[in-house]
Amino acid sequence: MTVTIYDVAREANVSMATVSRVVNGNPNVKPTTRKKVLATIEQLGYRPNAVARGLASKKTTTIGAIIPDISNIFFSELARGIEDIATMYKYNIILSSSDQNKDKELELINTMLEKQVDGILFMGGNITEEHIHQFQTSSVPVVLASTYDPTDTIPSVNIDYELAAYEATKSLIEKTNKQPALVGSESDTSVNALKTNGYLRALKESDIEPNEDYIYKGSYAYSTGIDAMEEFLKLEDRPASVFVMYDEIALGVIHGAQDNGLTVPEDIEVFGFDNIRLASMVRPKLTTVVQPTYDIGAVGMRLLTKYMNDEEVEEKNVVLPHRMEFRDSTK
Amino acid sequence: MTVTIYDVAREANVSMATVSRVVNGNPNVKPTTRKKVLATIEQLGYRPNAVARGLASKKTTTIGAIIPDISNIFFSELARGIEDIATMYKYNIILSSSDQNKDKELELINTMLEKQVDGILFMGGNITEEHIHQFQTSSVPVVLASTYDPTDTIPSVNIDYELAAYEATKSLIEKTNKQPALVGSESDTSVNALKTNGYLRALKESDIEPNEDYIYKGSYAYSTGIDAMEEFLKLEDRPASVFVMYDEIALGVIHGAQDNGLTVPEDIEVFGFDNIRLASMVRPKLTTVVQPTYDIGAVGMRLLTKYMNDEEVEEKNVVLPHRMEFRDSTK
DNA sequence: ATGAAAGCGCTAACAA
DNA sequence: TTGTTAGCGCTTTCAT
Repeated sequence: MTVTIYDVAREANVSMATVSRVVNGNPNVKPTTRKKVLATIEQLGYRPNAVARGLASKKTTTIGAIIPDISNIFFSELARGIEDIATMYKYNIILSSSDQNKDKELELINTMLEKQVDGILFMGGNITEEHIHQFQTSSVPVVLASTYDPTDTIPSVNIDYELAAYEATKSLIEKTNKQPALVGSESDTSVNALKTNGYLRALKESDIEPNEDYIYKGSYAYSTGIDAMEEFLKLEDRPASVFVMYDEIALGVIHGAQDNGLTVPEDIEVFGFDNIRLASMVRPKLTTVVQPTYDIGAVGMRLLTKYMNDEEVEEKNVVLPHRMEFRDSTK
Repeated sequence: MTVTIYDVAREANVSMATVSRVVNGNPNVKPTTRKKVLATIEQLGYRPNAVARGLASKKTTTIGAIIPDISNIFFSELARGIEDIATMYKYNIILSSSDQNKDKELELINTMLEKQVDGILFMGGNITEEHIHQFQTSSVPVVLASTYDPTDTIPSVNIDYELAAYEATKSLIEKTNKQPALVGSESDTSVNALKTNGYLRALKESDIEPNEDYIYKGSYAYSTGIDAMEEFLKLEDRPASVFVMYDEIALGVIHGAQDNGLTVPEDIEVFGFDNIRLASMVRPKLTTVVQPTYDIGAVGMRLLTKYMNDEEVEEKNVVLPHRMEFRDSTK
């Protein structure tokens, strides 16, 4: 029923090895026979079976990407960066969302390894020893993207989250000389912890004793911003500014303020993080830490190709630059 | 180096057939031997090779998803719907963005077929005869999601785009008795054409002769909304309302209006389409056509599993319900 | 309940 | 330049 390399060989009066050669662009084929083979391939509608090829060659030209949530605008942007470079290098991607659930992450890694992917790009929450063990015993290279491995064992692409948070907080302190509030997600994931650290370091440097009432941790959702604002407004001395760990939450903070009659940035300043597209789609436009999201994916994928091809890599843990983009949500 | 089924068989003193049986949960294995095999699998750290399995069984438990752009918030939501159901049925997904480029779409289909996916979920722009031909000659089932096939040949999951656009336009006309402007993307893709048709039908029904100045077509981007508004403001008689084919563009329209000193909805009403998450993250909140994005993906994937398992399908072309959500961008 | 053996469709030495 | 021949690791009859 389905046409195999053998059918083509017979029909073209050559051996299957020759057919394989022309399919794989091996130069050691006489132009005449190449033409002949190509013609019968066309005629028979032959389509090489990548699974058989994968079994014989031990290469699938497929990589696995494990991502917290593909419907999250930050990660889908990152995924696009991965994909574009993967396409460039002729790789396909098996994409799976983990919801940052450890068991699911581990299981996904296992599944991808079973499927014989040539490499894995991992984006996740907390990197545990178990993760590192899996990665180290993996038969194929693994690269982390926007995911912090405290031991720096696994190759990775990140920005300096601690520093970025420090700088943002610092800039807020300079203007108000008061403690900016902190809104974000639970610090059980390393990146969140880094941001919190940066925030705390900035406070400490200005001799500000952290007021716990000014720190609100929730989920990654927009609603966390709304909720945080509700809490802050109950305080008799509400914060003059807020540093938010994620833009989407920052939008919630802005709207939470506006919906309660406050004006941003006059009554309260808001500083976000990530620079997702929405940051410029809100009024006032969001001041935020610009993270090269697409590039993190792209560079991560490029790094992975280097490992897969046994190329020399000069920098195992890549740190991409970030910057602050001051827009209208801060004075 | 890598542990194979043969190693396990030897170590457990059984045949590889038996190992295969326990791995695949075949009940015809004595509990004792099953236990023994399981133990040596654990001990040896055996991991079944899905590629070899795929070659032998002609099933890869992998499906291909072709999507216009994974970084687009609408499609990433849709993708999540696909993924959740796929996971439920133990399928992995090879995900690729096509940018609605016909050649890329066709090439992607071919690549996925080479990789022996068990089925394809296709989201795209214009479905041409060439597409249909490819789908029909495909060895595996294909389902379209949020993609209109004028011939209704290929199984699909959609909403009634024409009707939805008609209703939205109608509701705008009722309030102003004037022609609402139309902002959207080029109508070379079928879904866009359907929306345009619905808009035009509503005008016709109210005996409104379409004024071409009130129709602006650009890209899918936010900036299209900004640009459209610039154009409308040059008109001496600017529109009192706008029907926008995509929410993201609608946000651009709102901001384009606001940035020029207009108030929404007082000075101009805006009606969007899709109900992406951002719709509620803007002020005023966007009135829009609610499309069950996630469900389109989920139902599409479910439909695909039915075809892959040769189950009975009662409805080849599924039309999901839509509704209008009136928020604050309309009076 | 278990084993033997023949493929699945291809790549990659090795010969010629 | 071309062909021959082993596998790649597994599933799946068919026996036993």
